[in-house]
Amino acid sequence: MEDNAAARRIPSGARAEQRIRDILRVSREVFAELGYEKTTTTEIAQRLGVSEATVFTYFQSKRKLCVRVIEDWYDEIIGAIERGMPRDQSTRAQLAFYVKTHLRLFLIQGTGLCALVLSEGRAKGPELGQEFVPLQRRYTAPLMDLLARGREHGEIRRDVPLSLLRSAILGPMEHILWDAIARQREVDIDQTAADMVAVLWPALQPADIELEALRAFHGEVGAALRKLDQA
Amino acid sequence: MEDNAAARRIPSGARAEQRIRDILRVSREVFAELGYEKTTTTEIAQRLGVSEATVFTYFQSKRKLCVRVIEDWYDEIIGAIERGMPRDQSTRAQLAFYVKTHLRLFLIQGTGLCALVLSEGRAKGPELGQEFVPLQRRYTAPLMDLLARGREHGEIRRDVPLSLLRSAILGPMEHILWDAIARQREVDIDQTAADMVAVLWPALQPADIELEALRAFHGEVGAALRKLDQA
Amino acid sequence: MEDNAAARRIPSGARAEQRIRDILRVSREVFAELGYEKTTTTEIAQRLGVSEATVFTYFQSKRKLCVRVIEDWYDEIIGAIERGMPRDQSTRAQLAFYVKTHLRLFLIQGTGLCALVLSEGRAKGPELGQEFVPLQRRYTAPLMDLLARGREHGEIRRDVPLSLLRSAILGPMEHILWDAIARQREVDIDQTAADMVAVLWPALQPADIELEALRAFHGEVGAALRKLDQA
Amino acid sequence: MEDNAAARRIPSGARAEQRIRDILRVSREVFAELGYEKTTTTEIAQRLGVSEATVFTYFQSKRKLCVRVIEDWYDEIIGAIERGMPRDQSTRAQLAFYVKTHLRLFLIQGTGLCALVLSEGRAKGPELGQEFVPLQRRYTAPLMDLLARGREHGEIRRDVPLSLLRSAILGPMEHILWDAIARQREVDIDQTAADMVAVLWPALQPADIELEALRAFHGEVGAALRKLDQA
DNA sequence: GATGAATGAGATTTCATTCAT
DNA sequence: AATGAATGAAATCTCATTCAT
Repeated sequence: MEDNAAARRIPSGARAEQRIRDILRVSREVFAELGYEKTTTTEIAQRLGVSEATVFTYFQSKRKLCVRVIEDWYDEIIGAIERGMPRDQSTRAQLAFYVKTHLRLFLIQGTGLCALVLSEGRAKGPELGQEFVPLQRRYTAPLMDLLARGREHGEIRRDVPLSLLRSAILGPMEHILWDAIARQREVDIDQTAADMVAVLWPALQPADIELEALRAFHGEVGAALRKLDQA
Repeated sequence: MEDNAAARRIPSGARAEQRIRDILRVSREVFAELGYEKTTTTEIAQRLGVSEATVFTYFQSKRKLCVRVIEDWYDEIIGAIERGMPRDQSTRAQLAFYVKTHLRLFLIQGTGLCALVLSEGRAKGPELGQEFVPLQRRYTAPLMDLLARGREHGEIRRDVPLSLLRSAILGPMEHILWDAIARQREVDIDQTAADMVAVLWPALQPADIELEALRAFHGEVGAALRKLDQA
Repeated sequence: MEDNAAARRIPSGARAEQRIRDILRVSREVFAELGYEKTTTTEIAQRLGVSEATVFTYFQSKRKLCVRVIEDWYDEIIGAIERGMPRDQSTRAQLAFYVKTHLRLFLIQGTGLCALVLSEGRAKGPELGQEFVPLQRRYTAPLMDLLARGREHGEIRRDVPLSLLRSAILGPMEHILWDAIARQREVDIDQTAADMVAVLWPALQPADIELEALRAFHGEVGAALRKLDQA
Repeated sequence: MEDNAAARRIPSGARAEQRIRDILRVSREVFAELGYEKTTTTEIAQRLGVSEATVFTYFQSKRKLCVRVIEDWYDEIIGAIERGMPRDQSTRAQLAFYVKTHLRLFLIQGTGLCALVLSEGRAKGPELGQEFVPLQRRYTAPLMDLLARGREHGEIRRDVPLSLLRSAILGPMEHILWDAIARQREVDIDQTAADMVAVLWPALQPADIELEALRAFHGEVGAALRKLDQA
């Protein structure tokens, strides 16, 4: 937008790259901890042991620094998932991998950064928000692929949109993490991941018409019975 | 703040209450749109067409105004759900009501406010956060009750913690809403609610109520019915 | 100065005068307690149980109200001293009365108001300051008269300016009162007044009335007395 | 204030110290002239020809700036007196030095700062007040020592508390200065100091019983005579 | 390349004062 | 005559950002 302004040169070279890495590392910490607004360039510079001006030598603005932090974080997650995904195993096993990897990566600094994306990604107009759409797409790609492949094998239901299934998987994970943070409780990653898959898997499978009908029948008879008892 | 000086009293009366409602309405809009930090009292006053001082005549601080906005919003949701919950219908029907009501209420300004609660609720110091814990509890109470009752009737699985099931329900809803907002896409509430229940319901079922058992139950109820008819 | 402005009518009548007295009484309390700046019209109105606007019905501004408070307080002190001064007693007795009356009157709300005069009386330019000069003059008049009369009788030294003697009397009193307030210590008025006079009196004496002259005077008066007795 | 965010560090170095000195010099002027409340950071910055933010770069708050101003002023006075006090000379000579030094130092900006200490030192909450108690003690220490030593030599009276004698010395000085300022009159320091000592010295000396009795006798005889004349 | 220092542009909050009712 | 309500005008303080050294 306004990058016509006499474009300050950003240093390059090995030393500069180390600097940039350091700044990003510390910035990620601070942004995750404090959120965008409460984070100050002063704080970042101080934790780094450099002057504020130095930070601005490498990043044009706080905003751009933040965007870069988020991008890098996404890249890490996406990379870890893309590299590790056991494509040759069962769909369920792949889902399990996806869930577990997520929980693990998020639990480190994830919630803070996640909040950052949610809060800042929204924020009036498309200032930041739109910058993340492609990232978000890449980020969910492995999951979408997984589900699409599952559908081909008949393991994943076709009666609802894929995007809804995606939400049914990503949503609970975020929710659990918020909850864990909010209550400052430890999370047993393996156990939680296993539980989540146990819950999610049935949600993804094709509807068993007969089973569902019988379950509904069971529920309704029970309800009718209780109604009668009360009367 | 806690100076010796007497605080000016907040006006009361019919006119004042209308004012308060107006301020709350507009503030809700702005907070939802911009988040806590980016919201300025100037903006709120301008949209209202009054001076900033007027806002401070009715609310002691930006912070308290925000708390009130969130409380009111929670109260609306909680009220709508508590009042409308069809307790005499089947557990599935209750879940459907819960999901649909939520989607409807959230879609108005929900995501913004939701983000508000999440972001501000976190925020290092428990400045705001702790004020919402009881609200959060009341807010999730109907769902937890619903699930607990479902368990008693054997309709809800017992092999994972209730809190995980709660996350499996609330998480996707939030996620869908974020998505809808982020892409600025319209949502067909009825259809989405129906799809969500279709997806979630199987996730909640006890794994051990199997097809055979249900068939047997069906058979017995059918037999009993015929017996009655003959008599 | 700016009183040309459409001169709002200040109510008059018995009721109005009572109101004015009430406002002045409470304002004196508050100003004395909090000082000019920290005093708010809100506080005054609240302690009175009326609206702020009512205060402004009777006094054009906070500033004028404050001036009036100070004037009234001065008037009280001046009145008490003028009325009570034992002009037919010895100069020392008159000084003692002056000191004691002062200490007593100041100790009630005096220090607060005294601070008020000092702080506000100074204050940039002659906004308030000059308004008090005539008061100050009236206020010190009894003391100046006392000293002048003393001089005529040869009881008060003539080698230093009267104004310096005045400062030597008023200064310590204020200082003692500040000290008492600052340390929040009770003051034994009678004892302190007696001590002060014991200290101040020698300071006021003519240096040239020496022991020998007084002895001679004493001798002569004694002789005269005996002569009379014999006759 | 005590947020998690790191505070920006206060610059140090030769240039910074000059800045600090400048800010303190100007602030002293303004505080002395206007008092704490009426002084604005805007005014200080303007007189300095810098932005307000610059002032806050060197002092965390208006309050702390003011405290520092007062401390520095006290330090100057205390230093000048401690260094210059002619301890080997007579008690009267020491008193003379004390009085003269005070008058000189106070006359520059003393009264304003004095008012500052008095007004702010009081002020309901001991916010500022308590910070000055130790200063006040150091400040009066040389005088108290002087008086105590004088007592040992039998030159200072023992019949009244030392604190009262202290007030009898400091009080008049402040009063004279107020007066000088209020009337915007020049003061001849040497003359005034000499006069003050002439007045104060007799006040401090042990009571000469016979002299006092004879003076009292003289006064009473005079009064009786006048009474008779009037009749 | 690094930084010390300065600052412009706000943001929240307070309060004396006014005016229609 | 009393007041409820509104507000203009400030005041303190923060922080991302720039620029000369």
